[in-house]
Amino acid sequence: MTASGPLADPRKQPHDSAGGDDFDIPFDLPADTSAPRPRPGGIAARAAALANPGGPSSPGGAYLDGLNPEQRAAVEATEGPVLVLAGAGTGKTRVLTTRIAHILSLGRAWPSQILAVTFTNKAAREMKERIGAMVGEQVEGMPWLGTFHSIGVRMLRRHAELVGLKSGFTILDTDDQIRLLKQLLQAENIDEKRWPARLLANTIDGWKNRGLSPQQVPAGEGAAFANGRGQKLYTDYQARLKALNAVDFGDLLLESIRLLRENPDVLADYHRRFRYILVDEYQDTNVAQYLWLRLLAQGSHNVCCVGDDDQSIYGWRGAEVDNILRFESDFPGAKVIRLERNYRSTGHILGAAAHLITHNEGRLGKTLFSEGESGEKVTVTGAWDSQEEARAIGEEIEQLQHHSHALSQIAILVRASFQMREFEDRFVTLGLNYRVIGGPRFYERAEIRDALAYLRVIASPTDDLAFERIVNVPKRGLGDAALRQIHEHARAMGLPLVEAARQLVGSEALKPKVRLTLRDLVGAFDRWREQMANMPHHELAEIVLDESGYTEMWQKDRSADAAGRLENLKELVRSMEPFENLVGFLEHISLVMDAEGAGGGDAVNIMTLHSAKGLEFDTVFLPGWEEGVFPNQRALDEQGRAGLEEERRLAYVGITRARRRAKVFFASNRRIHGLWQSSVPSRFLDELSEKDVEVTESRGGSGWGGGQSGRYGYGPSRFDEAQTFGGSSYSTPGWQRAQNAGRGESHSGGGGGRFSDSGFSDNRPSRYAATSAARGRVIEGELIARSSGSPSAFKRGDRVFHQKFGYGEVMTVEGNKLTVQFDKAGEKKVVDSFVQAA
DNA sequence: TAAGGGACTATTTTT
DNA sequence: TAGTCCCTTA
Repeated sequence: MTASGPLADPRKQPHDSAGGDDFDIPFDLPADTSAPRPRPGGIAARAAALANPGGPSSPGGAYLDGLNPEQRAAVEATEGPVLVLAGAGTGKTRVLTTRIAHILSLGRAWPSQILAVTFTNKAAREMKERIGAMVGEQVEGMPWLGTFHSIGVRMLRRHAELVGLKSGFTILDTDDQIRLLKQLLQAENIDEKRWPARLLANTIDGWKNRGLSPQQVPAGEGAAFANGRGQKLYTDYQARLKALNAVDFGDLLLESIRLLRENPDVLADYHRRFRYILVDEYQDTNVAQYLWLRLLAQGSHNVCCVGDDDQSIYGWRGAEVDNILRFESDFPGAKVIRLERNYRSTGHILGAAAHLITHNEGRLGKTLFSEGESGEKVTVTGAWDSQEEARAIGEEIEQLQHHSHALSQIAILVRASFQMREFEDRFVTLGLNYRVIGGPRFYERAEIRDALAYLRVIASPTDDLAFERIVNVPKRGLGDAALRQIHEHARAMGLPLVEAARQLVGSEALKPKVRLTLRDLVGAFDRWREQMANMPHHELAEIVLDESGYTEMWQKDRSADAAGRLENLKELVRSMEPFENLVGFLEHISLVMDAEGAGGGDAVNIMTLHSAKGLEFDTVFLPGWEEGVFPNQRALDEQGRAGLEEERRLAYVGITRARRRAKVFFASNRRIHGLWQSSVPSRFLDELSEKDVEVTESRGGSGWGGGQSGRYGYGPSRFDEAQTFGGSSYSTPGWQRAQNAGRGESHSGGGGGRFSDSGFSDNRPSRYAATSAARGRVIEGELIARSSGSPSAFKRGDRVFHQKFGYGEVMTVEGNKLTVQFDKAGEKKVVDSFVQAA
């Protein structure tokens, strides 16, 4: 877990360029450059490039070898706006990095004149590495390669005073943000139950994502929160931030935009500076990011955005697919280059994914193709319940393992993290190595945040939020009452909390005991601050954790995870070493929040579909393809068609992660938040092209079809009967007749059911169904089975028995779907073949 | 002030 | 089911 610590990635010091403007001071060219190098952007350079566009004799031309014609075009179209529509697995990153190498190598710009933006630190790091591999040391001279946010910080630190900040401003994370908002809500006497701080934080974030300042918030929206007080709260919040000399993540962009808009000279500087702008994952940009980019791109117009509208899966946090759809009108004269040659997946995988995504409207349209083999078909497997699903996947993985398949090349991609547990449980039993990717981040852990809060107070005594966090951690008798007093004094005198505390200690206002404790605390902070000057900061951190009693607190804690927390604290201290000083470390922490590291040997990867974007694996398992889970019900309810389309893109992302094998699963029953839900197979299953899909039987499935009923505790069931499972296929005449009998019928799919009525009828015939019999089978090359099979044998009022829900009474009948009022489990929608007459 | 019980609520997540 | 947060009680 610790080999490469999550935080062990020091960056340049944040303030390295804050003082002198390093504009127009070119980074030294590497000594080993072979070709004569014209002055960047000089006429000679342009002429040379025009005369010999990327030809083999162009400087460093070797890196162009091996690009396909489209990729090459994207690399060489350096001038003017370019949109590269790069489908999954078409070499997007390669194009981006090669393009930068190309620009450098032609001498069109110094490294410091290229702005290259990504979304995550990980992506930035990777890009840097890959560029480095091509151009060597030059990459070190690229200060403007980074995330939107880190570049925003860089700009703001240079010009902080222009937007009413001091250069040492702190960056609040979500946690701080929420605590601050809580205070505001309390001050306004707003019921936090009804209007939770988290919701307000989301609302404000949403506004910031759209580039809206408090004054710009549409009146109606501003009024929607807390009976008309949303906008005021936003205004107050911004005022509080300014008072604290702090910004939140949204501000990093919003304030940068303001800076550029209100200061034409600053903007002009950046225009001169950024000769080339490159943007990764353009489909994920939100409005604020778009505005920011557009401002900067007005200088050179050399902006190249790379993205894939089909992989836009962050609409829910403000990403605007529209940005990519509108690129050509936003940047007139834009070249659009499509990368459609897929180098990752086999033909069947690609075919299935491509067919699925055609169900979306509003896309730019790409057709991926590969020249590789068609490989194995995508499999679809039904399981009785989520446990069996996990069991089946576990067994398949063991099979693969026996065939020397590396576990690290296997991924299980789930829609939501509650699905992970089932797999973890199962893999623990099997002794199968796995790792969960995503999870709680290192920096989010309470102990890390506490430790950081101590350090923050030391580094900047005005950091009230940090002080509040740790005044009484560990418990030292400075509870609410004491804190309130400090607060009041601070407000009255206009002081930061630490100062207010210092003054109170010198007065008679506090109870003696409190006063003593507080005096010690303030004294300790003073002492630590002095030590900061003449002691390595990581040693200081250790001292602070010791002397504050924080380490001791966890040592005494006898809960199961206390040891882990102490380990994390050690890791934190270790990770500080490479940094020059405490301030530098804290800056890094506030921006670089991805906790990579933990390579940890050969293990199956379990993660959400979202976090799988950009990754690839030989074998990908996609469990949980059921209506309600995937597509997620809430996405449907809240976003309607747009929500469905985003879910579909997510499915597309999932399938296209697979190089050789994609294996989709659905379960007919799933325990969600402790309650058993029965579910209908996902509509996405029907949207996979039949020629690329094979429906298989659940192999782990003793629950189904293995004839070993009862072994896993469901007791005997009619699904075990040979009639249902006999033979290896369902191509028996009787089965076909049964299926055909149901065709052409429709049933009303609406009606308040849990998985319906979201504006999409689900009464289309489905090739899959949750019925025992209707786990789709291949019949003469066609997958059939319908969720709306023959009319139900049950009628209203019948008493029925269900394996999971127990006894109940049929309330309504729609086709083969029943709404049953169960005696214990409440009202459920179930498919009739899951119940039997009682 | 601090611990323990009851109510409540459950996507996706980066910075 | 399980984790969190708030409120009550000692």
